[in-house]
Amino acid sequence: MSKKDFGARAVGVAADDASATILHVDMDAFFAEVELLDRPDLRGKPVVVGGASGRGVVSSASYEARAFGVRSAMPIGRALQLCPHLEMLPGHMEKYRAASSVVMDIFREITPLVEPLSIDEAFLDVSGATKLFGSPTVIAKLIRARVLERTGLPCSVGVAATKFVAKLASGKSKPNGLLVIPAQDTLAFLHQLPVGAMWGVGDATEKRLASRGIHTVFELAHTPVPVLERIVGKANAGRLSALAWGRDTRAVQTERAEKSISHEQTFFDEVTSHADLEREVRAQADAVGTRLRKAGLVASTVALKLRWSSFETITRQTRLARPTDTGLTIFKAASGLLDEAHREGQAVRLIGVRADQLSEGGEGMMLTLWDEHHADEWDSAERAIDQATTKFGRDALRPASLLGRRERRDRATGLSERPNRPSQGLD
DNA sequence: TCTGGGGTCCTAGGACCC
DNA sequence: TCTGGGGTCCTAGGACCC
Repeated sequence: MSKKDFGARAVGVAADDASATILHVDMDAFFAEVELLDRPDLRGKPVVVGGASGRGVVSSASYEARAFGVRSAMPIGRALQLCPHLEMLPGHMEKYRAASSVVMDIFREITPLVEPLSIDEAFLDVSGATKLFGSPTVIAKLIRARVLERTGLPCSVGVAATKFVAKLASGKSKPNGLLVIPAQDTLAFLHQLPVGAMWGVGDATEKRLASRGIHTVFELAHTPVPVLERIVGKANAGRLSALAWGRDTRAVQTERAEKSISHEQTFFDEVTSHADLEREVRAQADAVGTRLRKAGLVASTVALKLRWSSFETITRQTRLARPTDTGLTIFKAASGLLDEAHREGQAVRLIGVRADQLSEGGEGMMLTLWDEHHADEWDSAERAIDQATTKFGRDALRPASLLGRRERRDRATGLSERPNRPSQGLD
């Protein structure tokens, strides 16, 4: 599922890989391959996951489908036009998450330095694993074999001295390939690529660069940074120029803090009723709140996203008086934004709620338990927080996931012993 | 062809303060 | 009286990634 399809299938393995200790492992056509495990009858046929319901796009396309020009993010109508006998399968995120977790665990058998980039790809720093397992090339082969053996899924691996080059190498080796770029070959490899292959160069940037005559990474590398700044902006210019010269000092990072949590929904038919939109916002706010509490996070700002039938998209955001992790507070903020942005009768294609400016903490963690027992009583939820913290002290602020099993049971019992209506009960 | 859902990062402009 | 400049915070929009 890498961005660009280079066409070539490279399985080149260099002799000198000692300096190339970063691996990028990328599952091939991940969702489609997972579905094929349950549908062996479809193997060898053009298959996509996604688009099964109404207005959809392709989430993942088998290589047989790609041969027709079908790509990820392509509207399903377009895909069917390119390949009328395309097999379309509905997606099952739980299955993909489970397969992903097996794959990531295989990586961690090799090294603790694993950085998952998304559900189907990760960087590995194997510099400390070579004594145990062999050269990076040997490790890459081992990983490919283990992943296939334990999951039945193919993957591609890029091996290089930096993350950026390793990622490009895995893309170039697809599908089901392995490509090693020894440090001394980095520039020769990079400079022949089209600029669009670079990480961070999408359609818009590619067009802007092309209009200035910059088509390859070689040409990009030889463009003075001040000139580049005028084309792609200050931050992008410095980064792209460095990458074009193979300079990438980013280390493999095992932990990354979440910056936002959001839910959004595109309607099958446009919605014009303000009340209907408010109901959807309510459900999304609750879902966001639940995820915040599970993560032990609070949000300082709430954003509402609206897409009109013209596909024009607006966002409105507001800063909260104090950080929150409760669905009710998020809902109040988001519905206020909705009141300002939407007039009754105006057709809305998509609506979404996002919690931003996250930090650790959380007054409402106790509500993770509360969710399970009193899901219908949200209006009393905020009071319940205050009352629970009064009752149990600061300890009530600990996330339920950190509590021991017995403690959790006692606490749940403590809550459920009280009458169901918190307005009468917890007090 | 008629465009998903989940994210990250950057830019630009206005408010506000000193 | 009709006018500076820098720093910081906040909001909106957009590019990009999978």
